[in-house]
Amino acid sequence: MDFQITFTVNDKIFLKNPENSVIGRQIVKQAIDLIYELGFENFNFKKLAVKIETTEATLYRYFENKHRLLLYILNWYWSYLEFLVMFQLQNLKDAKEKLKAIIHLLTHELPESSGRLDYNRKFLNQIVISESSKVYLVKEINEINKNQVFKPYKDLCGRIAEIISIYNPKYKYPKSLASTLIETSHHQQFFSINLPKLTDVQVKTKTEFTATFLEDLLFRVLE
Amino acid sequence: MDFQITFTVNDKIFLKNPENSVIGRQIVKQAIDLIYELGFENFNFKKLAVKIETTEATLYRYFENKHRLLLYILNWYWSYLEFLVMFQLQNLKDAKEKLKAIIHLLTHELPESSGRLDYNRKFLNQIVISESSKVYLVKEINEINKNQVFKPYKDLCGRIAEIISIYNPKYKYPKSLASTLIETSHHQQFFSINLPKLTDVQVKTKTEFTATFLEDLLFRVLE
DNA sequence: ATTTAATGATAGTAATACTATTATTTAATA
DNA sequence: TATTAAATAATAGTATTACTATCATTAAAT
Repeated sequence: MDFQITFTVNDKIFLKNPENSVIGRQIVKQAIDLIYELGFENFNFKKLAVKIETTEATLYRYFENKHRLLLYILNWYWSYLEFLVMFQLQNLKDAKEKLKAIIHLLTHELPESSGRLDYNRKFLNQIVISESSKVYLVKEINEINKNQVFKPYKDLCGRIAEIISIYNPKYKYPKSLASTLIETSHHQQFFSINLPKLTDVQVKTKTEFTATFLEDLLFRVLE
Repeated sequence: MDFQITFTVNDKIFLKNPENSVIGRQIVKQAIDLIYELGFENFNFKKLAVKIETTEATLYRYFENKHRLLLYILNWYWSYLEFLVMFQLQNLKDAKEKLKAIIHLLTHELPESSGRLDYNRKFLNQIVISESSKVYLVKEINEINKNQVFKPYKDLCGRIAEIISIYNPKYKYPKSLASTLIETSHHQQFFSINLPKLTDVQVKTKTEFTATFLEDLLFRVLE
C-alpha cells in the first residue's frame, strides 16, 4: 500500500492554496529546503523565487509574507503529527506505551513508513526545532491567533493531554505538561547540539538524549 | 542602604561599552522600552535613534546590530538573575526552599528590593519571555557562541543545577532540568496569556499559574 | 592649550519587503 | 475549436531596513 497524505490547512493562512498547483507545491517544498539552509531570518521571497525559477510576485500571490509561509509549513507538520499520534497509537493498549511512542515521535524525524512524503524529513524536523517558536513569539500574536491558525498545535497538544489524563487521571496540568513536552523536545534537541552545557548530553548517548530525558521526566511527574 | 548594580557584560557583545556614557545607558534603557512596545521584529535602530534623539550612526558605534543589543540586554538580565539567585538564597538552609525561591524568581518580575534599577522591570520581564529564544535560535549560533556570549545563561543554569543536585543527588539530568525550568517558565507564561488552550490556566489562578505548575512539576520530578 | 575621543549631520548603498501593470501562457468551457 | 478565464512571467517601482562613510563639531583628558 502506497499512499499520499495531504491535510486541509486553514485557508486563512494562504491567499491561494499551494496544494492546488505544481508551482504551489514547489513553493512549500523548496521553502523547507531553503529555510533549513539559510535560517528563517536570512530566508526571503526573492531567494526562494530564484531557487524555483519564478518571480517574487508569484510567491506573494500564494502567501502574504514569509511568516505566513512558515506558519503554513508548521500547520502542516502539526496536523501530520497529530495524525501520526492517532495512527501509531491505536494498537497500543497501555497508556504508558502510548506516552513513550509520543516522546519518540517528538524527538525523531517523521517516520519513513507513513506514506509518501514530498518534503525533506530531516529539514522539516530541524525547522520545527529551530523556527517554530518564531511563529507565535511575535507582537501580533492576538491578531494572528484569531483565525484559528494555531488549531493544529492546540489539537496535537490536546491529544497528548488526553493520554496523560488516561495515564494519571488525578494529574492537574495535562495540557501544560503536553505543551511543555513539545517545547522541551525542541529546545533540548537544539541545546544538546548547539549549547550542550545547558544539558546533560554525553557523547555516547547523543542521539537518544532528549528522548531519554523526556521519558524520565514525564514518568517521574506522572507516577 | 541604597545601591546600584552593574555587571560586566562580555565585551565581545558591544563595540563600545554602553555603561560608560550617558548616551550608551540611554540606548540600553530605551531599547528595552521600544522592544517591549514594538516587538523585536518591528524594532530597529532608526526608530531607537529617533526616540533618544540621536542618529543611527551613533547606535552602530555601540552595537553591531540589533541582535547584539538584544543579546546585551539578555546577558545583563541573566547575570542579574544569577546574582539574585545567590543573594536571595544564601539565608535559606533548605534546598527545597531554595528551589521554590528560584521558581518564584523565574516567574515574576525582578524584585523591587534589589537596589536601584534603571530599567523597566515589567518590560524587561516581557522581553525575556517573548524575545530571549531569538538570540540563540539562529543559523549563526556556533559562530556567535564562540565568544562565550551565553556564559551568563550557562552560569545561571549551572547554579540552578547545583541546587537541584543538592536536593536530589541521584537525579541524572540537573542541567537539562534547569534549562527546562527556565525555558518552560517563559513559554508557559507566554501561553497562559496568549494561547491559553495550550495550558491549564484558570481565570482565578492566572498570575500564579506558571509558578504553581513549575513547582508541582519540579518536586514530582525530584521526589 | 592641545590632542584625542565621542557625537552630530548628512549622504549614500545594497538588500528587503513589498505593490502594480501588462504581456503571455495554460486551463477550462461552450 | 474558439473563447474566456485564470495563472504566471516580465518588468518596474517604492518605502523601509540595515547598514557604511565622511567630515564637522563638541566634550573630555592631558
